[in-house]
Amino acid sequence: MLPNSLWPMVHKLSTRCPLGSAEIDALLSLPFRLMNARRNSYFAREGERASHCSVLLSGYAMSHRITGEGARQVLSIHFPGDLLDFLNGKADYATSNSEALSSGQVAVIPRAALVDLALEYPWIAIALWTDAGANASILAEWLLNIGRRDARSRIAHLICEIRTRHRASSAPDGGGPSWMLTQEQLADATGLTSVHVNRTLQGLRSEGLLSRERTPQVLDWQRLCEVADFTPDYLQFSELEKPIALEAVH
Amino acid sequence: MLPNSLWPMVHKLSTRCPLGSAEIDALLSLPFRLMNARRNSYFAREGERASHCSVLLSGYAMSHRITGEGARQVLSIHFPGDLLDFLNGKADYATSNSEALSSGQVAVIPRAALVDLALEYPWIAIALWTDAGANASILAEWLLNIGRRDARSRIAHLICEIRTRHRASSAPDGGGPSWMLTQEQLADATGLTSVHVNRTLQGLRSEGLLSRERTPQVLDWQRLCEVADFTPDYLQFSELEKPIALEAVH
DNA sequence: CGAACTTTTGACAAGCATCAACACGTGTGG
DNA sequence: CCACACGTGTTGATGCTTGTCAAAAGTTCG
Repeated sequence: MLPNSLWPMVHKLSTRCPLGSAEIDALLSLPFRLMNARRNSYFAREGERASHCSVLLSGYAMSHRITGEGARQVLSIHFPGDLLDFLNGKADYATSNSEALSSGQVAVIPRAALVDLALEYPWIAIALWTDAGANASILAEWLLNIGRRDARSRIAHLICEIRTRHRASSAPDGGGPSWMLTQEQLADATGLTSVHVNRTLQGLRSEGLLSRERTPQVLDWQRLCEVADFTPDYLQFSELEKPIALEAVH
Repeated sequence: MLPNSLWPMVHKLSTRCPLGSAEIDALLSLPFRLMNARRNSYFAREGERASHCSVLLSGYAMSHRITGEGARQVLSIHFPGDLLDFLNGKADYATSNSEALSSGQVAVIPRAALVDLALEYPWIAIALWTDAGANASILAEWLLNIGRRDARSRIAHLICEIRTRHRASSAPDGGGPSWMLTQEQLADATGLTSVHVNRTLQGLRSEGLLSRERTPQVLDWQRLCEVADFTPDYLQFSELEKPIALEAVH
């Protein structure tokens, strides 16, 4: 198990650009330290020294930042295979917090080792660059979502994104359940309050879009997508992943 | 003039990671086509085929996206030296619009040429990766700003960011004036309406933070930063640029 | 079986949006 | 050189969306 732990990262990066077996072997032999995380434990804190890169191997995570007044904004949700520190650039200090949403595992890789690898295998560097662009594209969609859509659409949009990414994830259902956010986290991800999220969610349920369970199922995917103004292009899936994401089956 | 047109990009990338003269020469000899742009002209439109990378050489630009309901969200402001397509990842189609905020020039570079260069000079690839991370970090701060700060702080924050980036820009004052947004654009960048931006701006003026001119001057930088909850770390300036950004002189 | 989360509900307040009109400045063409 | 049109900034009246505060009900887990 240990030798192949990094496979989710390889899978992820090879959706960003095609990698040869040399690159894959090199990635898999990267030095790393395994960390088990419980829900709510932190992988990194804003301002902390960041000499490593973390790769999420299983479970879910999020990154967030806090304003001077103490309000929290969730910046991204992470699935298995994701690099957790894509916001840091070359900064020596983490610019956001990253926290586990469920129990799971991360591989902690020395940043220098990854840079060395990128220098030796330029395609890996390109893949990392491309991956950073894809992540930025998701951030941009979140910005559009929060800046210009109302509560109902915002929440529906996030639900659509999470469901789509969950289905396309390297570990279909192996990563965990498809509903991993509390209403408060949903609120912090959409720029709303948890009270308003609760009421809006009830609205979506009574429209028949979501089930009434505690962790709702999507009952009407197509209408939910319409409400959400959701088009998965910004997720920049490769051709292989796309059909899974686009099919309208519930 | 032609041979050195790409200098602003070189300047930018070498703040991302130190480049040797071989890399710099390679970058400067990249093939490109010069384009003059007038205010409000588009460099790229969402969904359009994107086989090139554009570098902003002078003037200002922004990128934005539109919801299905027609609402516009500004995603980023660009200064000379910025790569304009950082959101695209490997996608063949542009995921956002980019539009000139003032008259200016861009260099249009075939994407393939840039990738080839990155393959040949791995440090360039690293610089591009790092640059993408820094851009994502700015997007993340915008998300925090729009998601979790009120109108007054949001607007103040954007003003602080623009002023700081303007001062650190490769062409100090050569790029243009330090106030390049209409109130409507400011609104689309902060997730507000132009009416509310107008009123909030008047509030900031009557507090003595901004001058009453049509394109206001910052009168009290320090208090503006406090109101804005502004800390420039997320801009990920290199050490060279930092002092300019941090000094509290008006 | 109790403690700590999480979800739900209600009453109320506030921030921001909406709509519509008007003022101002700037550039353009007659 | 004046007139006009267009983009931008300003103002007012009004109302809806969302936030705030507080408490209760439900859930999970040790």
